[in-house]
Amino acid sequence: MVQLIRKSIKECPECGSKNIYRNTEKGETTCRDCGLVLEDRMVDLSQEWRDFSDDGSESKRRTGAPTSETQFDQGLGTEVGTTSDFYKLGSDRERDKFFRLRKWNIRISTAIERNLKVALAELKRISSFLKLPKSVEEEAARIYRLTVQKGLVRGRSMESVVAGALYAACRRHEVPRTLDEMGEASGIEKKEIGRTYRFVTRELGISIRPSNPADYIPRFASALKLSPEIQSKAVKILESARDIELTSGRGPTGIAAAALYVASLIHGEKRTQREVADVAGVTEVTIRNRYKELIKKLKLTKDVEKSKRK
DNA sequence: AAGACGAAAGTGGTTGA
DNA sequence: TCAACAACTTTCGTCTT
Repeated sequence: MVQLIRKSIKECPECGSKNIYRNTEKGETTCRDCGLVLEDRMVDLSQEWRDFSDDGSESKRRTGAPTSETQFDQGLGTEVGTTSDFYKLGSDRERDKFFRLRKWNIRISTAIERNLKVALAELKRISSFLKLPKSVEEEAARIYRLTVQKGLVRGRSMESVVAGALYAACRRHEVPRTLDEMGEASGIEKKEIGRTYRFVTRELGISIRPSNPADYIPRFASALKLSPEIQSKAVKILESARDIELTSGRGPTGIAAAALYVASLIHGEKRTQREVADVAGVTEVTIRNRYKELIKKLKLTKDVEKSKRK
């Protein structure tokens, strides 16, 4: 079942170009000529069927029903009998126990439901603030539900767990947002989000590949109003950087920012380190360090020099 | 004056004994 | 559990355009 809820955009309102590029996985639509991000809330058409444990060591795998995870109850709640079952029981002791169990079960499940209701509302709020695709939102909801069911929320605020779940979902879907952005959207400190993110993913056995710097390029480039040529140049730079192991161990946003900075220099659409640093959420110093490594190891110095002289 | 550069000290997280 | 360590940040002074 495939359907688009939004009518598709035919041409760019900015430059009138018909050269529109859709990336359904990332929920991004960009204009190839001016780089404008046109519509980034498309429906993701692919179903997420993977389960959580890629390591296979622990049997934590469980797949959600193909219902919407953002509904607070999928009709899967438990119930301990009803009063009609009561009369089938013999002794007073059994009846006592029956009532106690029933009472507690209702109490617990309603508590969880209430919690989920509030949490999912918050999740939707943040998700729409960050313009995340529906698939990510659902993934985050699934993660949050698991977290609650395992009782891992104890000692943590609901909001931070929601933010952590969203962050994890973003990473899994390779639509990374920075911790800063997540912090701004949720009002939670980024180190708190990072903490819960690590905790939740570890406890749930969710394995997440280290994020690819290239995933950040379209968004950063668009924020800096850089042309698509620069984007692809930056991606090329990132690829060759990865080939010589320059990317491992470093913060992906820093590398992405530096690549973009270098690309902007070479193409004569210069942006200051400050500007690039701001949108990427790193400091100028980090950009400088990455930038130095890049031009040195990739022998781009002459390219940069050349375009400087122009 | 603004941007680029680099040194030095501090922070938070990872790793390995 | 603790200390060493790498990456990143903050701050600040200097150089370049």
